[in-house]
Amino acid sequence: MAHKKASKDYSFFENVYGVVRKIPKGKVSTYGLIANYLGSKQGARMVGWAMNGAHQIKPKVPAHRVVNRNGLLTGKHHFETDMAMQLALEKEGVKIENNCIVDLPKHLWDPNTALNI
DNA sequence: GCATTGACGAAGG
DNA sequence: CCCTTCGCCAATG
Repeated sequence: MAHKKASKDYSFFENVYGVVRKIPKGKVSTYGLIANYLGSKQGARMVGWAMNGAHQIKPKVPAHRVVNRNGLLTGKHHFETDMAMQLALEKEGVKIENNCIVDLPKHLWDPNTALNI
């Protein structure tokens, strides 16, 4: 099927949203992995920036499932409340401790693998 | 239209 | 091991 990477027909942001929506419940991914999947391994900043506008688009983009490479909830301040991100994750079975995901590899979802490169 | 910033991350010193 | 610089692309001043 010749579908390796996302097409460039859509903006970088659209691709980001598309990938993030595919993150299963109870799983998390990182900015770097998503950027890497989109072909810009150094474009992690853009993924984060894309999330900044994710709140206003539909269908819903589970931005709370995207954290930095350390599993740190760096984007928590961009939610309605500082605890919203952590609570949403814990509700899905992801344990958080000190703003950091516990046992990240256990919950990590890599689009490069999950979407069958 | 250029400079700065931004939910990041790798590489270099 | 800590700090700085660069790259990524888009939005803002």
